[in-house]
Amino acid sequence: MPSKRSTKPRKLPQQERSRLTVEAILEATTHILTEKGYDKTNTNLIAERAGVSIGSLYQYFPNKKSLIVALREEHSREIAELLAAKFNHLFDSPPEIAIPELVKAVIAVHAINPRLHQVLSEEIPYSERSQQQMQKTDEQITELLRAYLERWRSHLRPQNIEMTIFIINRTVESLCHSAVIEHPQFVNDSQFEQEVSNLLRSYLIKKPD
Amino acid sequence: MPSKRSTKPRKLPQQERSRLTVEAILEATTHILTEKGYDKTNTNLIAERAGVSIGSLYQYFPNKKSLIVALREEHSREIAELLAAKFNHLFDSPPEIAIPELVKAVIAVHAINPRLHQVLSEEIPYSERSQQQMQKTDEQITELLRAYLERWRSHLRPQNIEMTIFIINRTVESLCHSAVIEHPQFVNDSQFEQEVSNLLRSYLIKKPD
DNA sequence: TAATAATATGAGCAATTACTCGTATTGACA
DNA sequence: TGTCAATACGAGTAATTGCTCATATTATTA
Repeated sequence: MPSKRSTKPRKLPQQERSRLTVEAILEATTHILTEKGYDKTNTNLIAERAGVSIGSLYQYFPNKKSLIVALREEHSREIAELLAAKFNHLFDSPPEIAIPELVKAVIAVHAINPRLHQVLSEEIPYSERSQQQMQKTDEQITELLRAYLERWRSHLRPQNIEMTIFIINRTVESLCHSAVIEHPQFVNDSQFEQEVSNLLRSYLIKKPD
Repeated sequence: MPSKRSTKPRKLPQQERSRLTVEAILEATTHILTEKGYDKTNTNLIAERAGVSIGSLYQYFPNKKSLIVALREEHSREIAELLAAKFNHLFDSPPEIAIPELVKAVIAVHAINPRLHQVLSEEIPYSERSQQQMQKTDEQITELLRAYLERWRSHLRPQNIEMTIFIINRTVESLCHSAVIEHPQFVNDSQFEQEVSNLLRSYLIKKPD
């Protein structure tokens, strides 16, 4: 069980059939992971479920962790892309408008595969590469937030932008995350969406005095 | 590697020396866990670090998970007790006063052993018993919050108390958790404390209109 | 002090599992 | 059609590790 190996892909698929193999492996990883949890997931099982030999698995993934890393990267990319699109669209909209839209979007992302999201974030020891990846995504989101907050600075009460970014980032992330797992009924509850928006609005928006 | 065993203690220590043994084992578990992370922690190593034979370890802990469960229980109990004391003390204080006090307390709890807290919450697959335990603690905290929110209901804006409990509970928990890990400098930064308090205050407290 | 209960020991077993490698098959391309 | 590269295969290995059990030591009690 060596542990300090690179988690970069060993070999890139070039033909169509191997692309399908890689896809099947990742699908199987997702399935087993969400079904059984991390500690009952093993590479032989993944290969079997993917309908692929264990040897093939190790042609494209140098070790077990690299499977997780691949899933996390996929996941991070999706989130970052979605948020980038939203911010791009909402950049010139005032916080009153933008906040509920963003909250709605984040809830939707978390609702796609809550169980996978839960396992990835709560059950799996972070490898270095995976942490780097998370950090990269986090920085992207931070940049988006910073740009927006600076654009609307004069409307906002908190002045320490770095701290504000941290606070709202973590708050929204954790509320949406916990909600889809602990209170699935909140996902389509507009009141929840509204309350989270209220939380942010009342904190961020400067009141006339 | 059987996995569906009870995680209840196998045998309760009766003499002083075995109490010390149990203590040493838990101390060692904490140490190894925070030092090496979950996936490099094994029971043989724990026993060695505790200066105790592996056989002794299994006299008091029926399996590896029960070690984690014991640590989580300890941790949960500490937090619940501290919050209970705080709420008891602050029950008749208005939110303006109580919120910053509570925030400060939660930060302090998280600052005790951030690394352990991180490993316990981010790296370890939850067992059933451990989940039950967490849930029990969560319910205790929920009760404290509910009592307080109802006591001050007329001063508060949100009317859906259950949802409010969920929101502020998760918000404070996650902000304090992330802060001690990602921004240790926040721990003694009164501005951070203040901003988290502001977040709650502006959300919770009814404004005169 | 003898008998019994509590506690401690650690060699080693049994099971799991990440991963290798020699071989077979399939596709590209001349 | 022949050659070579890409891909697939899967039995087997090596290492880890959770845990047992037969035995030894220490405390308690009658």
